[in-house]
Amino acid sequence: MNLLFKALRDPTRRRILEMLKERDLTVGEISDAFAMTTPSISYHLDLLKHTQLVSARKNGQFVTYSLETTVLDESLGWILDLIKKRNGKRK
Amino acid sequence: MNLLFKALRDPTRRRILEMLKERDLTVGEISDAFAMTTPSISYHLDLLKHTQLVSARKNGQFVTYSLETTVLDESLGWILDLIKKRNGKRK
DNA sequence: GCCATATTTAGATATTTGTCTAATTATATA
DNA sequence: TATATAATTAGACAAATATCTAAATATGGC
Repeated sequence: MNLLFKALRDPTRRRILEMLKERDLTVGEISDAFAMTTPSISYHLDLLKHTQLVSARKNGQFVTYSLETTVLDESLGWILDLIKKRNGKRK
Repeated sequence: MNLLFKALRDPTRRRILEMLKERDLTVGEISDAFAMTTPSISYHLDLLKHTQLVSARKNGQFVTYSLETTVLDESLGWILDLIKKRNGKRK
């Protein structure tokens, strides 16, 4: 939970997730979309991977990243619960 | 969006929101629940207020905080969109 | 086997963040 | 009006974070 919100806190990482929502991408493709060095992107990808928001597979020299949404359910549940109980109380 | 995820990133702030989900609370009541000074709690409450995740009203010497869930819809939408489009793609 | 390309790792650094103590402001009450 | 209580503001500081450059580690093709 803590890791998840930490991962989502950074704008670069959120944009990476949005990109991966459309299709799987290599590090180079992702890196090209940012005014930032490849090592910096690599750092963000590593963090996202540890959070299980993305997965990586190697194709020759390339590494392709995919979005993984399972872990997002957790955050969704947390937020929904906050909204739900509150509205219940207001009745 | 950035502010919102920033606010949700901190465990203390998340716990404050969970407490306010149950009922409105004064600063003192919130502060009592943490092993942390009141100024620190005040700092977190201020940040939550700026994000519009809570509102504050003054009752004499006391300030009572309430949960505000409207702004959460935004984050919910963002996360849902990530999950939705991805599942669509997998079909 | 050597060179080029893709990516990651290491190390340095500036900025942001969460916390504290001390001081201030506002309100209640004796 | 003086004192106590509730909360915020100011300032200092250590830890976490995002970024960079330089170096290392694959892998592919000649």
